[in-house]
Amino acid sequence: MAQISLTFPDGNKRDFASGVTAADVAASISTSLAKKAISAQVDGKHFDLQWPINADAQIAINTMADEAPALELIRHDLAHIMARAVQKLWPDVKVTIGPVIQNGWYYDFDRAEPFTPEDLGAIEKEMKAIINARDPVKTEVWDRSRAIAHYIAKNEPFKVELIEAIPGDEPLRMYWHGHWQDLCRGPHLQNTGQVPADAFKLMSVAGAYWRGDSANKQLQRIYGVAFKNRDDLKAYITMLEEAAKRDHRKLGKEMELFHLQEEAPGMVFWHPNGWTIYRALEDYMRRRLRIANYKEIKTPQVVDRVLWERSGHWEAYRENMFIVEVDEEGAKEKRINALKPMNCPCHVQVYNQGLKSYRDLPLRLAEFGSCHRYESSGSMHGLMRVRGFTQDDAHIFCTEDQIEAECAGFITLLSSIYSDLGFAKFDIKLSTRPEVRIGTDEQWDKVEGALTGAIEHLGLPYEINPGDGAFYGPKLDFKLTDAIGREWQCGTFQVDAQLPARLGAEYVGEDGAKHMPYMLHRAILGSFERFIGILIENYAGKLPFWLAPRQVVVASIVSDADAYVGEIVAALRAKGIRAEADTRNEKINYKVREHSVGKVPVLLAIGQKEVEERSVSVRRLGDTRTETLPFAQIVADLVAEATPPDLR
RNA sequence: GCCGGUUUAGCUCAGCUGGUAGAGCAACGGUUUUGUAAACCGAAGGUCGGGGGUUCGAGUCCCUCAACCGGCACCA
Repeated sequence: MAQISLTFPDGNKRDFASGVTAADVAASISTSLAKKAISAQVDGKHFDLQWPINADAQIAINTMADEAPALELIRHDLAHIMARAVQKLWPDVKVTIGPVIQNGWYYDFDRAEPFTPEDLGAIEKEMKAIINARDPVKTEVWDRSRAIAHYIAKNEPFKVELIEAIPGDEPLRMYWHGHWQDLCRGPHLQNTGQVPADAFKLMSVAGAYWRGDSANKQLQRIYGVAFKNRDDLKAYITMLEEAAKRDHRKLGKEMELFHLQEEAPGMVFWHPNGWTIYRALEDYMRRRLRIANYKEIKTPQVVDRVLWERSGHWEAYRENMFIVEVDEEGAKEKRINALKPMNCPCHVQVYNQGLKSYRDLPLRLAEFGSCHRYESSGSMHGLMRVRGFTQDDAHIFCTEDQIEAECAGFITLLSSIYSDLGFAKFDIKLSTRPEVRIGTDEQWDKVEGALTGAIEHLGLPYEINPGDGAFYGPKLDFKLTDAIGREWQCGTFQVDAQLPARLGAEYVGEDGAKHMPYMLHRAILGSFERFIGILIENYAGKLPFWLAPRQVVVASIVSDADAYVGEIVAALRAKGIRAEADTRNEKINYKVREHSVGKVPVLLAIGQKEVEERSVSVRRLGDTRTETLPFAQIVADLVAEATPPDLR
C-alpha cells in the first residue's frame, strides 16, 4: 500500500499507509490521545476521526480542549441527536436539514401538528437518553443512486430533493447515531456519549421555509444552544437575560421615552423624554452636516403618483408605499398620492430648479426626511423596524471625478460621528456590480475604483460583496458594533447613475454642454428611530450626559430645603441643563432608587447641611459614593459635561 | 405575508378541568420631615384586546379580526 507523510504541529513528520484515519494516527501517538481525540485538522480542514487520509498533509489532532472544533462537533451531533429523538417520539415526522449556528444549532422538520413548549421538554429528555446510551457514531460513503433509493424507501422527500440538488456525481456521506441514519457531510464525534448531557437547551420553535424560500412549504424549526459544559450554558443564559434588560422596548417604557399603539402600528409616539434624545441627536447631526458643507432642505411627504412613476418607485416599490387617495374638488377621478418612502426623487426636484453649472458641484442636499414605508406586519420590531421614520438623508450631486473625494469625505464624517456617539468600531462592506446592470464596464470600473480608492486612501479595511450592488451603481454599507458585540448596519453610501437620468438632472460643464451628474445617496445614522433604539441598547439606557433626557434631578431630603432646590434647578436650567426638582414627600432612599431606575445620570441630594453651606451632595448613576461640592462648582462642572462632543 | 405563542387594573403578573376577577408597585387621601436603591395607614381602581358563537352560565371552549412577542420571508 502507498505511503503518505503526515506533518504534525511540532514539525515532525511520519509516514503512514494511505487511507489511515486520524483515529489511527492518534492511537499511534499514545493511548491517552486516542481516548481524548475528537477530530482532526487535516490541511486546515475539519476531519472526522473515521475519515481516510489519502495524501501527504499537515495534521493536528483535536481534543475537547480545542474550543472551536469541540463546539462544532457537540452542536452538530446534537442536531442529529435531536432529529433522532423527534423521530422516535413522532415517527412520521419528516427530516430536512440541521446546521450548526452561532451558539447552537437548529433542525427543520415537517410535521402536521405544531411542536409545543411541552414537546421541547419531551425531546430534551429523549436526547439525554440517547446521549447516556453512548451510541456509536458510524459513517459510510454511498453513491447517489443508493442514497436516493434509500430515502425514497424511507419516505423522506426532503432528503431526496436535497440529494438531487447536490451537483455532479459526488459520492455522499451517511452517518449513523446508533441505529438512526442521516445524510451529512460531517464530521461528527465517535459516540453520542461524548456530548455533554447537561450543557444544551432547546430554546424555541419557529416557522421556517424549506430552502429559505417563501414559495416553499413552511417547516418547523427547533432551535437549541449548546456548550462544552454546564457553566458555559449558564453563562449564556445569564447573558441573554442581561441583553433582555437592555431591550429598548422595555427601557423605553421604564424611562418614558415613547410608545406604540394598535391604531398606528410601526409609528412612534415620542414622549417628552424620548423626544429630548431625538432632538439632541438631531441638533448634533445638523451641526455636523452644516460644517461638512451640506445644505439642509425640507421636501413634501405627500407626492402625486406621477412623480413616483417617473422615478420608477411606482413600478418597483409600490407594495411598500402608503397610498393616499383624495377627492379633489371638481375632479372626475380621485387623485392618487403616495407618502414618500424615500427622499431622493424630491431632492432631484430641488436640484432641478434653476440651471446648474459644474461650478455648483458637488452639491450636497440634506434632509431629515420623514418617510413612510408599508413594512410587512411580521417584520416590525420596536424602534428598530418601523413604518414611519426619519432618515438623516442626503444626496450629493457631483461629477464622476468627484465621487472619490466625496466618498472619502463621507467616511471621515461618518467615522467621527460614530466615535462621538460611542461606537469606536465599524466595518465597511463594498457591494460591486451585479449581473443585471445599467452602464458600461468602463463606468463601473471607474466608480468602483473611486470607492475602493477612497477607502484605501483612508487606510481602512473593507470586505467585498461581489455582485451585491444595485443595478444602478455600487454601494458601501457601514456596520457598527455595539457594547455587547452586536452589529448594526446603519450607514450607507450608494452611487446612482439612474435616478438623475430618469428625472432629468443635468448641469452645464466647462465645455458648455449639458451633462448628467451622479447622485450619491448617503446616510450615517440610517433612521433616527432605529439609531435611538441602538443607542438605548448600547448604553443599556445609561445615555451619555449630553444625550440623557433628564440630566439632573435635584432631590430634597427635608422640606425646608425646597426653596434652595428650586434655586439650584433654576440655575442649572438657565445654563441649558435639563434639571428637575423632586421635592415630593418621600425619603431620600426612595428618590435615589426611583431616579436610578429612571437612569438619571446625576442626582443632587439637598438636606439641611447643604442648605446651610450652599453645597450639593452629588450622586452619579451606577456609583454608590457621594461627593459634596459647592453650588457654583457643580453648575460649572455640569455645564462642561453637558456640552455635546462636537462643541468641546 | 407565513408558522407558533401572547393580550386580565397605569405597570409587572396570578386566576386548575367553564360558576361571575386577584396581588405587588404606581396614582389618590392621610400620617410621617426623612441623609443616598422601596416609610406607614386608608380608600379606590378592570365591558378580562375588538366582534361573533356554544352554554342555564365564558377571563376560561369555538370562530374571526387586530396588535404585540419569537422566528422565517421581506428590507428595490
